[in-house]
Amino acid sequence: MILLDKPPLNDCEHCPFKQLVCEYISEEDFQLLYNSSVQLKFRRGENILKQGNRFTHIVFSSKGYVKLNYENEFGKNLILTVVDSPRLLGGINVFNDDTNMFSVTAIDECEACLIDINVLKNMALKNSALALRLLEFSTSMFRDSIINFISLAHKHVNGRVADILIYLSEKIYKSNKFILTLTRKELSEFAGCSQENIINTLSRFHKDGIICTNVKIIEILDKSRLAEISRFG
Amino acid sequence: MILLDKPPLNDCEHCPFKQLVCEYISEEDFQLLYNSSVQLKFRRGENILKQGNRFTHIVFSSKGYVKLNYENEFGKNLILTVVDSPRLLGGINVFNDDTNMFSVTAIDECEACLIDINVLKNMALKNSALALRLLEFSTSMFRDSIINFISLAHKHVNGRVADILIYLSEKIYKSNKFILTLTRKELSEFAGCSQENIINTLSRFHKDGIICTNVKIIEILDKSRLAEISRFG
DNA sequence: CGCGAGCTTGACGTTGTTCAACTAGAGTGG
DNA sequence: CCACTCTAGTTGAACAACGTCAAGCTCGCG
Repeated sequence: MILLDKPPLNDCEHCPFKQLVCEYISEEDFQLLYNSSVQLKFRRGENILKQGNRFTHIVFSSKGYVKLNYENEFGKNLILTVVDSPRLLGGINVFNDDTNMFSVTAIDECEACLIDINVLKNMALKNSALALRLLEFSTSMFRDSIINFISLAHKHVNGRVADILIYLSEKIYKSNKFILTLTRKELSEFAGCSQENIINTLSRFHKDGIICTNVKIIEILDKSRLAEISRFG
Repeated sequence: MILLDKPPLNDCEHCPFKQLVCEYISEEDFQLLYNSSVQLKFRRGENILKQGNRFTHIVFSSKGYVKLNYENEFGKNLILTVVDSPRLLGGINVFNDDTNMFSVTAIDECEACLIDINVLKNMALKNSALALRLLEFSTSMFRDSIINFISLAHKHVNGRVADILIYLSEKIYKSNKFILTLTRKELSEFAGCSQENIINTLSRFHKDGIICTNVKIIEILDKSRLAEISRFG
């Protein structure tokens, strides 16, 4: 984790957080947020938010991919979802609870802007348009988690892996051919199965001509067949 | 589903929705909400909100138990969570999307108050304290879903059933002995397994003296052992 | 060159699903 | 009052899915 030099205030004009979330706040208020914020850079594997910690900052990720992961008492990990930038993280429970339900970890080189939660909260209390904007933003990835939740609950590993591949291709890497920034172990934590099962499933898909894998490079060859596997579980 | 006579306005003084959610709105505004609302009674099995429908109303359940269930394209059901009253339903995506991600179904005799979403939304846009209150309320059950999600993802059926029994006993029926308002089929949709598996697991717990079951009556005899099964999955 | 992390494969036992048969209780109509 | 039927619950056996373990592979890096 590296503390970056804060970009000059007028650089923020191009920032989606400024453009979208702060659409309805005054320049003066934005200046306040700017002053309370820190710019950070994370390497792959570094925790951006740590499960169980009190949160003092809301995170706006401007670059890179992150995973939302939950660790149980035996150190077993589960990935709730993977998201790209820009995104508002720290999420759904910002105004509800004061500890992180799960960790947010970089799976890529990431840059993020940490904004003091109290400054933002006070602003939202005076500005309902901002409050609703924050609500919209912080819940978008909740939908993704629910989709994965449903997939886990009543599909076999074939269907779950198909779901994950489609999700990564469409929503995260935005291409049929992508360089995976997750390990096989992490994929297994996403699909809720063993690493070996992931590997076997991927190589089965490869043999059947549905995808083409070369360790980190994955190309989806037959999307309609993948969608069918997803449907039939 | 039966349309009830609307209780007189001053009955609402005792209503938790009025007391908690509407703490910061004027009598005048509350009158507006009151006028846009409908009182309904539901029998077991009746849909309160239907997955895929546009939502026009937010639901405040005042009495009874409900399940949040998701139906996939092959008619296979999954119960995301079960909650008691009073509760704000229709939930997390109220301001994000305009269709229900899942159904809400009565598993008991239920009474609910349906409030016009546009009236409430406009009010929240002018009143940020209300907006934040709504956010808090509508996200509380999201936490429960996540807990179940995690349980499903890396526990075997034994652990999941233990989780569900503890959850129902502590959060829903609020007693070690309760009359189950879910069928075995519904329990299996909650645990993400087959009905037979639920039955076998329950009778195994019964034989081991952990619980005592007589079809609909369930008593938890050895909670610490149940908690242990939950932990070791 | 050798080490280690991540990846891959196959064998084997466990867990869970499916199917078919059976039981118990509630409701219905002669 | 007794079939009849319908629904929910239960049991066991056969079979498929999945996890675990052990062994070996590959590639990047010191």
